[in-house]
Amino acid sequence: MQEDRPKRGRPRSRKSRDAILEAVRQRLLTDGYLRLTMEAVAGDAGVSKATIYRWWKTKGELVLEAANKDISIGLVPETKDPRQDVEAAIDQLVDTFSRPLASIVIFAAITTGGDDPVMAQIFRDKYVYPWRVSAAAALVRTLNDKSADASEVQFLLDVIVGTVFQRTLVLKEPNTAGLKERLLALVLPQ
Amino acid sequence: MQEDRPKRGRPRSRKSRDAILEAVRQRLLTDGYLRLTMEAVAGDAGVSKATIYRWWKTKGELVLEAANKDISIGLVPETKDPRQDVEAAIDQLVDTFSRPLASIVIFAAITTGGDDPVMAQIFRDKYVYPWRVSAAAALVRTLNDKSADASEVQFLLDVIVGTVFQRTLVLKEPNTAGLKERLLALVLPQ
DNA sequence: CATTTAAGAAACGATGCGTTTCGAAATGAT
DNA sequence: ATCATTTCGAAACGCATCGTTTCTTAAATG
Repeated sequence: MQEDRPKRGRPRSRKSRDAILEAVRQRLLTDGYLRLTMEAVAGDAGVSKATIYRWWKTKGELVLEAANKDISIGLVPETKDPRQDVEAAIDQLVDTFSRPLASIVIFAAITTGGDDPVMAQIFRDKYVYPWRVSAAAALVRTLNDKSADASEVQFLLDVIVGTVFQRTLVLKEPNTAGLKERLLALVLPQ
Repeated sequence: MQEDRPKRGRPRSRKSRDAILEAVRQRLLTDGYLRLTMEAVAGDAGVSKATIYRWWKTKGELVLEAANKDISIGLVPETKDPRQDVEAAIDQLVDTFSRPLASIVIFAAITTGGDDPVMAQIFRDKYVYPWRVSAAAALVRTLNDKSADASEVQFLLDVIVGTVFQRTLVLKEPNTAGLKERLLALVLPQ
């Protein structure tokens, strides 16, 4: 979390900041989210615990910022071929969920909702919601003449997200061959 | 975990056992899995911590036994109408995931896989796998003349489970009206 | 009554939390 | 150059929870 930079005083150490975020990424990959401790991160980064808490309020905030690039799924494109856009949406999902760091952090963000509601909310608002809106729009474009009921669109989105989530994050199945084609044929038949 | 009952000595207190399991259920509902502590359970049950650890090795084991009835999904029936069996399977999923205690424990069992692999394995072997086999069989029965590719059946199962999981446990959407009909129409069209 | 097993109470060392205190370093303002 | 401000690393704090251990008492069998 970036605060306003003060005009006077010792400036924030970019070196320490980078070392902290890199230590978080390494610890996530080796220990996972739950086993990641602030003390270990501070030790790895050669930094005081107080420095970490000075800039990040919670472990969730810290982890989301450390993994920011990996978990940024982007938006669904809007080309002339809406079916191709839906295909791209599924691709984005599979690709993002397949990144090692992203799978750990996304799983954590979803599953620690009760324990760290702030992390869950940042994750939804910043990463999930914009993509979901653009994906819903792509679905609507493919169904414009048919029964494009709003709740049906949301249902199809849940099918897509739920299935990819199930395969890649719950079952941790690394082989995603054919997944995109099957999903596309299922939600957009013909 | 039931051990062999010894032939001599003071018998295990059923009263304490019941009080512990009931305290676990209450704590799960009010505090959730992560915030549930063994000390709180011991306190609520009027029992020593040593007694809990005497009979359950881990928190995961204890929680699974305390919620056993709630998370037992059973098996998919095998009637003369296979389509009706698949419908029943979806019903079982939605009903089970909608129980307050079950939603908490199932979520925990799935998401603490890295932190408590024993809990995850017991959950899969005892609760998930048998149901999944019977559900796959029901799907095969409905597709027997068509292309009942094995991996296609697994894919359809992931669609069903993933979608219900997404709606009920991730999005925590209590309203499941229309979910069953839509899923059935999606995976078994016509 | 002797043996055996379980129960409850209490304490242990470890670990991690989030915070505080302290003195030193690095910058802008005067 | 001096001062005010801000960050830094180091160290320690009290707290919670963990899983275990010790000790004494209770309740069953032979």
